[in-house]
Amino acid sequence: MDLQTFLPYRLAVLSEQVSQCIALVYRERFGLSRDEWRVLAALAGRGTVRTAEVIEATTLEKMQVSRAVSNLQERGCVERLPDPQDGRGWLIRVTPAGRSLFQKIAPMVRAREAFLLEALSPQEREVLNAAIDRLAEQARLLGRQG
Amino acid sequence: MDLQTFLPYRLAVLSEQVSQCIALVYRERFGLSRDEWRVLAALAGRGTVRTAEVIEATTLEKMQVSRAVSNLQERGCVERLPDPQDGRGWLIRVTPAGRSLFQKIAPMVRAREAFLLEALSPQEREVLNAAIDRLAEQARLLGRQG
DNA sequence: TATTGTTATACTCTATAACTATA
DNA sequence: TATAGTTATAGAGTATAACAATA
Repeated sequence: MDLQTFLPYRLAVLSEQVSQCIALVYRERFGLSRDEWRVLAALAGRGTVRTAEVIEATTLEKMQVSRAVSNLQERGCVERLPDPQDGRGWLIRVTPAGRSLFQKIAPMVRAREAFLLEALSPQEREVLNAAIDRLAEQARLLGRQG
Repeated sequence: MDLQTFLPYRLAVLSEQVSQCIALVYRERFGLSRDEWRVLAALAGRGTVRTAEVIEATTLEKMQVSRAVSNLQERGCVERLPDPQDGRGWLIRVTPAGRSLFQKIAPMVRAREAFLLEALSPQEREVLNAAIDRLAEQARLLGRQG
């Protein structure tokens, strides 16, 4: 068995390389953790959302979201409003400051994504995207049964 | 910007899902860490190798390799021999016990990989593999300049 | 009783660098 | 003076579960 051709290893190495490239922007230049960046990105395009939606959109655990939101709130990037429909929950939304921060970061990370994708033809990008979805679905099936 | 279509995010989520599926085998059933698993897999197909080769084959840092090798050695899976060509280094090789352990794990993780790949046609697999190599190369270029 | 979100805690990983032995 | 590998240590991230408030 050759590690170099083993898909899970190849994906892990690639994903780490790519994540590093992106994290360089949001971490070094803007002092966000990965979780904070994800939450900010998930909120930026939306209005006011429940925590559950943030969890779903970021694939983070509830306590990771809780901490990321707290940190973003301290930093003035998001705000929490009581949820009138459920006294236990919150409605979360990005503030103007948060939106402004996101709008600084987004073009930079998008440019990096675009540079990565330059290596692929449009057809290859389509196959890649479809492959990611199908592999994720298979992994989900595999994970279910343990 | 939509996180769901952002390649770095998609790769991170997929890679984590896939890694979990594989880690379930080597961690839960055989008590290996990710690094130990990688080192064992890198050594299993080879003879006696220098530490530098293990570092290269696993994309781990030298101190991660050092610890993983120590742990595997305590467990009787690898042994270290002094390098006659360089008194500072070691030659590392898998023991019969280590090989036997690897031969228990390998078919199980390969079966999982095969299940994942069932979702893709041979052509799609080729495109995926080429895409991984090209994206990794682009990420390397991006990482270099910071 | 179950669920939402927070907090506590212990554990694992990671990153940096100091250190030794040798080159 | 540089390199191979080890060790130390501090910081970050992760996982579990306990917990308060509400449903």
